[in-house]
Amino acid sequence: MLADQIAKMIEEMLEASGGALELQRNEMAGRLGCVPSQISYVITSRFTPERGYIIESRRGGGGCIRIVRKQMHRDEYLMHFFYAIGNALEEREAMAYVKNLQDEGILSQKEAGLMAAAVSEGALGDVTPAGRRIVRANIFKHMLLSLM
Amino acid sequence: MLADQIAKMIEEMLEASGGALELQRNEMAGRLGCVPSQISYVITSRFTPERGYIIESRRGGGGCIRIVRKQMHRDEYLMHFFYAIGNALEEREAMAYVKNLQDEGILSQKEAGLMAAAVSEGALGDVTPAGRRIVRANIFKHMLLSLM
DNA sequence: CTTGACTTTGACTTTGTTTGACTTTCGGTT
DNA sequence: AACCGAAAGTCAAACAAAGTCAAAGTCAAG
Repeated sequence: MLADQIAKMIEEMLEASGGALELQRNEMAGRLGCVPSQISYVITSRFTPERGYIIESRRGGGGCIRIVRKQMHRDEYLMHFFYAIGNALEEREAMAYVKNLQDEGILSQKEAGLMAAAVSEGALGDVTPAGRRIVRANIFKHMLLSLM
Repeated sequence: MLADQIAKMIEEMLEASGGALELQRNEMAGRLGCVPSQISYVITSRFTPERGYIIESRRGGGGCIRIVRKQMHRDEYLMHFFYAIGNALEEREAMAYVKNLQDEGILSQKEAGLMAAAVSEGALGDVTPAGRRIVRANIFKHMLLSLM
């Protein structure tokens, strides 16, 4: 399957380059004889942050896509929280998680402060009370991912 | 890419001169073999006040462009951003702010990652597009406050 | 044989870059 | 003062990526 070939190729390139690479979508699509958005598809479906990849990109002339593989170590701990959260989160629970991560030495005081601020009731005041817990969970999970 | 080369060159000159320099647009364009307005483009797109640069210029014979990197101090800097944000914020503006704070040494890479994650489109996916920019501004400002 | 998840494709959008024609401003000369 | 030439500024068109999205295709499981 096309997508698998592309994924394999990207993995090989990552291997060869020690975990970080830049590619040009159009150029790569040209070499493979496929449509450029196919490259996008593979990247968004397989090289996700959940699987330990960071993606950045730049449009416009000379643009490119950057893929970095992160190596896992104490990330299992974060994963644990990640799955524990589900898709809704109360402020109280969030603060408990933050404190936990701080106690565990995973967050500095400053970092803990940032996380707490981002999901505080105050910060989410403009979201409807109904949506608030959902949005909070989402933000929190994204922040956790950024730590991995 | 041309624009990147020029930006890099300007940064090196800034470094060498300790944060302030004067250049001649035509002369520089000549050395690089590009059209003069390309220099203008680079300056207006990358050496913006948002990113902490002050630009002045003089036209006419012997004219020049002056670029100064201003270093503000921590809280002043944070305050500056705080007021600059207003009550709505696009993702890419937010990312620019974060990068700026990181470049300025106010945020570590990890902290920058946290802030970026909290206000990413992904994290706010459940907020209506209309409200998203508002909520993002609010979260961002709360995080800034937590840093002061 | 239907369903649903995953793939493939291509049209359209957004963002970023390069170029050149034209305008404005400055300093010196007449 | 009026003029002239040498800067820098402005702006829009052309170009070069990457992103998005939905329609259509495929395929295995039930």
